[in-house]
Amino acid sequence: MADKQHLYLVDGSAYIFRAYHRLPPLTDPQGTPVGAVYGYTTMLWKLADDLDKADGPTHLAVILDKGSTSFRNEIYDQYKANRPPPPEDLVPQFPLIRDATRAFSLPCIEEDGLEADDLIASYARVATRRGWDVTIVSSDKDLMQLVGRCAEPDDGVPEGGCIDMLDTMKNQRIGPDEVVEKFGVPPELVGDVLALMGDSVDNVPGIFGIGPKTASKLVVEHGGLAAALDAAPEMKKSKLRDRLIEGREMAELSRVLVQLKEDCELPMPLEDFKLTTVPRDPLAAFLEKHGFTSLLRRLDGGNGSLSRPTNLHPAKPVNKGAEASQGGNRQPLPQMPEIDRSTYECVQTIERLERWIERAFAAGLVAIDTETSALDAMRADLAGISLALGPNDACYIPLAHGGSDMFAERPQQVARETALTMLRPLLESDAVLKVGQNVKYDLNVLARHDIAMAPVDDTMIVSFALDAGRSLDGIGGGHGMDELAQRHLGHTTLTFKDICGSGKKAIPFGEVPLDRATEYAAEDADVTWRLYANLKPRLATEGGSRIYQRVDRPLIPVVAQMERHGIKVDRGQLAKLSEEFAAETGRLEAEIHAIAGAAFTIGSPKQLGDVLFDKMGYKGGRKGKSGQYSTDQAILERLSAQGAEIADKVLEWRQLTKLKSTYTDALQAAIHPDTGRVHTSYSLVGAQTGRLSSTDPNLQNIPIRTEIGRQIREAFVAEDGNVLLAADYSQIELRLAAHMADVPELKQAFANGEDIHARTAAEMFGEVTRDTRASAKTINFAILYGISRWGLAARLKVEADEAQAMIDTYFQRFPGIQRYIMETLETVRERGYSETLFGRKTWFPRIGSKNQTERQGSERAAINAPIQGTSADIIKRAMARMMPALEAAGLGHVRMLLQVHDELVFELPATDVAAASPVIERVMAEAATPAVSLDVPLGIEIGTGASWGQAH
DNA sequence: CTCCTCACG
DNA sequence: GACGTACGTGAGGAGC
Repeated sequence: MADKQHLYLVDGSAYIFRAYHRLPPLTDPQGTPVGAVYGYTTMLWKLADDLDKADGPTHLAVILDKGSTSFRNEIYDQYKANRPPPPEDLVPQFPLIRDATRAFSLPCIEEDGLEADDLIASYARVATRRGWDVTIVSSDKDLMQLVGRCAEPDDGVPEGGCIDMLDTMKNQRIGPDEVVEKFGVPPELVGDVLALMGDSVDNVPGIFGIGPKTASKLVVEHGGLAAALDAAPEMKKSKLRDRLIEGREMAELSRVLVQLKEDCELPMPLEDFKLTTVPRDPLAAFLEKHGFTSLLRRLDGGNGSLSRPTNLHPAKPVNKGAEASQGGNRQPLPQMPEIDRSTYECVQTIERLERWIERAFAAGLVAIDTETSALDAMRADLAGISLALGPNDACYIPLAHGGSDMFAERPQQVARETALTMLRPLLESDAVLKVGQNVKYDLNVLARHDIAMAPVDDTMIVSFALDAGRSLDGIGGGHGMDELAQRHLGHTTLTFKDICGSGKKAIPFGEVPLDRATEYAAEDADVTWRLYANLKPRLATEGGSRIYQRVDRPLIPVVAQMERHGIKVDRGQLAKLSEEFAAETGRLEAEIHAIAGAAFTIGSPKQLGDVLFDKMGYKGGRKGKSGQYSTDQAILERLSAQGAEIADKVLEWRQLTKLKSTYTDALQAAIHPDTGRVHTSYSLVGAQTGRLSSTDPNLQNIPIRTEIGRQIREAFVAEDGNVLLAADYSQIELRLAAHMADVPELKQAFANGEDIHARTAAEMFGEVTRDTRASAKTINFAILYGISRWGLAARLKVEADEAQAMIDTYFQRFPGIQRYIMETLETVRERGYSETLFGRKTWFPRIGSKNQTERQGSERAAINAPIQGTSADIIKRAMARMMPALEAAGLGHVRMLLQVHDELVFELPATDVAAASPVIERVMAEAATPAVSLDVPLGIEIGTGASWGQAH
């Protein structure tokens, strides 16, 4: 089998669409967009580079779609009919794909009237019949029909070649097992599943109301599409049965559409696909032309890595000023050897561990990552720790691998408690900086083993301080390790999924064999070390030090501790509410169905819309792209005003089901079995403005606005003998707006402790009534959010003209506000980012967009960000100072539990409220000083009670 | 996996 | 003269 042939068929068209959406928009020296082409080039490179490797290609061709119609359009004229035109900056890249392929001297196949899929299927068939292996480079689900297929016995080959797929973006081989995992059926039945579920992208109709899950279930149960359709009339009466009977024709049509044509004439014989060493010159010319200099260096044997090309520019620079600073994102990398996972050490003895600890002390800086059995730091068990002291100088220390399988031998490793005892002095040493990626997680895991790791630095938060908001269409703007490694190191990390699998097949990290575990874990530490070397110097040169060192970094251990504290919730109280909500919901459901005259799923906006507007004939508009009726609160309230009783009941039903599913049910499930409390996880990089966000569960959106929802807050309680204390900043964003926009009238009003909305009403309307105050309040908020006449008109339920008149009046009375808005936007357009009073940057790459909606959206966000962000900075500073201040007052036992943007929640003995309140108030009120001196006082409101509800 | 809706500041 | 949008989040349910 030495001369085994292996054909790679690259689905080029599909690749560039994916590459376009996954990669940052880059342009070459001529100004042509080349982001997708760059991705495509590196992929071809990698494939061609694998020549001669085991399982690498011996033959390779690129297959492209040609034209927009195929024989399928003759069968079904709507085929691919609703596909939107490709994005503007992708179009010029199509021809470049052919150029790139030619540059590699690779064959490029396309044929009128045929789709790439059909050509691929045909070539694959011919090749397997000759006994060749075939790898289809694509992730297209239609092509998964071919996976696992081998030559037939009567093809006359002794050992038939087989087909698999390779998804280069996920670096994943797709064999029959993966297909079964995805579709629940083997490859030969994938076509049947696709025919049932349809495909909205290709506009294959399928059967309405049947998705992947149902489709797969039907095919498995009946053994195929035809059998499932035949069996429909005998099924018990159900929606599904009706759909199958009604949709029969559509399914049969869809089956034909998804069938790949395997007998196409082959435009070029297989032999011509023979892969040889790629001739240098045409490729060099291509790379040079498009400015792919790092690839060019690599081609000529230099040390250039396959990382981002250094002389490409981000597309559509906001303007000249912004371009320069965006370039800061792409400084030349410090010379580092490429990541080589074979250099990592698995530390299995006390002697080796001692050596690493010794070296870490000597280095003074160590990147660290903990591996655990789960994602939740409060529940996960520690499986191992990895350390890195430099590029390719990393190790993994397994601590709890193996052992769950009684028959497997537990691999050699240092006992967990022994290792942690040895590591503790290092992890707690002031003389050694520990660098992590999302180090709050590691902090909490280690805290549960009584290790208080300090001092720490965090590459994720450094990235946030530098690049918050810097994504384009969500590409490459995140701060996760995989994304940062890709962006800054040009390196694709092993993912957790690669190692542990996903879904039902997933195994805990502690069951991963040590060699694989070491590659993954040590790589994480290595990457963290490199990212730190890469990002940290930028803090100083790009003005991020202040916010990172003074605000965000000190917050890491503080928030970690809040998460560990958690908050007690009264399970019985929640269960009681759940029952009440369920009963009331059931009653409402019956009433709603009675009014509608039929049963339907009230929770389905689609069905509800059809009932209200088609069946019952109420008036209301269709909404935008989905073609669905909107049934949101505003619409239902309007219907209710017209006397539609059903609308009221639906609103009430929605409120109750929401409260039950999201709060009373979910919170009970979130109670930690050991602590009996609920531990949220705060994201320190969650909101681009600098706010925290809260997940699993979200404790920043517990109901308060309605009486019925408020009952849920009553279930958040203090332990016996304790009380909860809630401290709020009052109107902090308006106060900051008054300061930042320099509005004397508003500043004066705050200084005097006036009702700010009443004062606004007086200024604007001359008199203060309930109505004018309410309007003034709406307008005040509209200002903070970036105002538009239509938005204000919708909120106030007046005409746009009238809203505009109010805005004009507002600007006239408070000219500082208009000036602030103009100046903020000017600065953001010029520099590309906004800044808070404490120097936090938020980037707005879309501020110069030609798309009006997009641009105006960015403008509103840019007006709001400095205000919302400054408020976030202030409460973060208060949080960082809180415990030291309380400790100084002998109140170190007071526990800070929650942060809800402008509110902090504490738990303390009832007897300490009098002593603690003034300390808390002072720390919060003075949180801006001395860095910033505000012209307005920061007002704090404090309340206490046995529950969070009562503390308000 | 995306959309819709809705909970919070 | 439009966009039934407000700024910032996260979660659950439905659909396909």
